[in-house]
Amino acid sequence: MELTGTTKEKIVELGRRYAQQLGYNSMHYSQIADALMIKRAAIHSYFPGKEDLGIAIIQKDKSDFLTMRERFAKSTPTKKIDALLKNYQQYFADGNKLCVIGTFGSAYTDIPEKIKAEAADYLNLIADWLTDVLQEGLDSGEFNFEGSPEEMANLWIATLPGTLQIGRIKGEVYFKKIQKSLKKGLKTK
Amino acid sequence: MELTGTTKEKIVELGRRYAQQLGYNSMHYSQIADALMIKRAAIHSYFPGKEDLGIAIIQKDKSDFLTMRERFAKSTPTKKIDALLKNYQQYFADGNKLCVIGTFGSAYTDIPEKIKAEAADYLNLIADWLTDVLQEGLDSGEFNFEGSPEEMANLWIATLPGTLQIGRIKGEVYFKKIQKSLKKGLKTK
DNA sequence: AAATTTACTTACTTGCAAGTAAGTAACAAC
DNA sequence: GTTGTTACTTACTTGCAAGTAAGTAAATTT
Repeated sequence: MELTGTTKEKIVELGRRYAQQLGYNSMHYSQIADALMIKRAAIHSYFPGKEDLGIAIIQKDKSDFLTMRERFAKSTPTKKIDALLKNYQQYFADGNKLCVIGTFGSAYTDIPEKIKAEAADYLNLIADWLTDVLQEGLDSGEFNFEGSPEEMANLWIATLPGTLQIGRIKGEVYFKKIQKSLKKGLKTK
Repeated sequence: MELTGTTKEKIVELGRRYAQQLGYNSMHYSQIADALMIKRAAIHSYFPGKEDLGIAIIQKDKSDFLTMRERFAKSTPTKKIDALLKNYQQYFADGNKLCVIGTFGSAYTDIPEKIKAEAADYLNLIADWLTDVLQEGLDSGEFNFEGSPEEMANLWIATLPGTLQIGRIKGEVYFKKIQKSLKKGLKTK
């Protein structure tokens, strides 16, 4: 993936990458510093504590999500869902990453309150969007599943991070199978 | 929960508890030692390296799963599914734990190969069992979902760990909602 | 009752990661 | 041309967790 912009932006990008790959607590300033060929202390001057970086990572991911949301605002629900699934395929293919929500969900009992709040806020945003997309798909007739859009969105919100976790253990073929089944579940009647 | 048996058994039990709660890498010998009111070095005499304890944790969980499987061998598929879901409710209620598979899935990129193999083996066992249960439910007419038992099992295998991750962030009400939707999906026609 | 084993403890080393204080080189502003 | 600011580096402290070597006290075996 691209690694552009200011040093500060690169730090966030790499921090996110390592956090998704290794877990928030196993992501270290030294890894980021080495990758950028600068000294660890330089990162502390941008993000004094790891909590600051953690928050920046979530905010960056949220910002990327919002960009995606706008980009697909006028697309069909199917296209939106495909874009979402593609994101997850990329996480998986690009270093067995978890999604940011899954990353901080996994570490949730071991992170500062501020990060928890930031993650919760971000997750609500995604869940609301997904619910809207599913509703839209029902309205347009593209989807026709049992139950409400909220219920289906809830399931997806849990399943998506789960696919990455399980995909790590079971491998790519299995990962893709789950995604396929998941998508199939939008048209069951 | 109970904490009985030999010191070695208690170490595994507590290790599992802390690993599920905090993550494998944030589970420390010192926590276990303190809880048992012994010194950390004593744990090293039972489990020289953390890898040894990690493997023992998975094997214990697998053994508990096999016990459960036998206990419900002659129950209806619905009872089996309920038992499974109840396990997850307990994980959630008892300290926001992840399941053991989710725990090691989250830490997967950061653990020794031996632990990965052990986790993969255990996951296959669960997935096969779940597929059988779903097939059994279709045969008996208790369930009637779209797609094959394998497909449905794949979805469940991803969703179950996901519910715990997401439940941490969204809270118990949401966690229970997802479980409900999930179960509902077994009877859609 | 001597020898061995069990179940630990004491005391130590090593290594790593976070965090901080102080310094510097380059460039920009006035 | 001095003053300040930006973008770092050097060098340090602190704290924690893993791992190990050696010791000990009580129970068990012979």
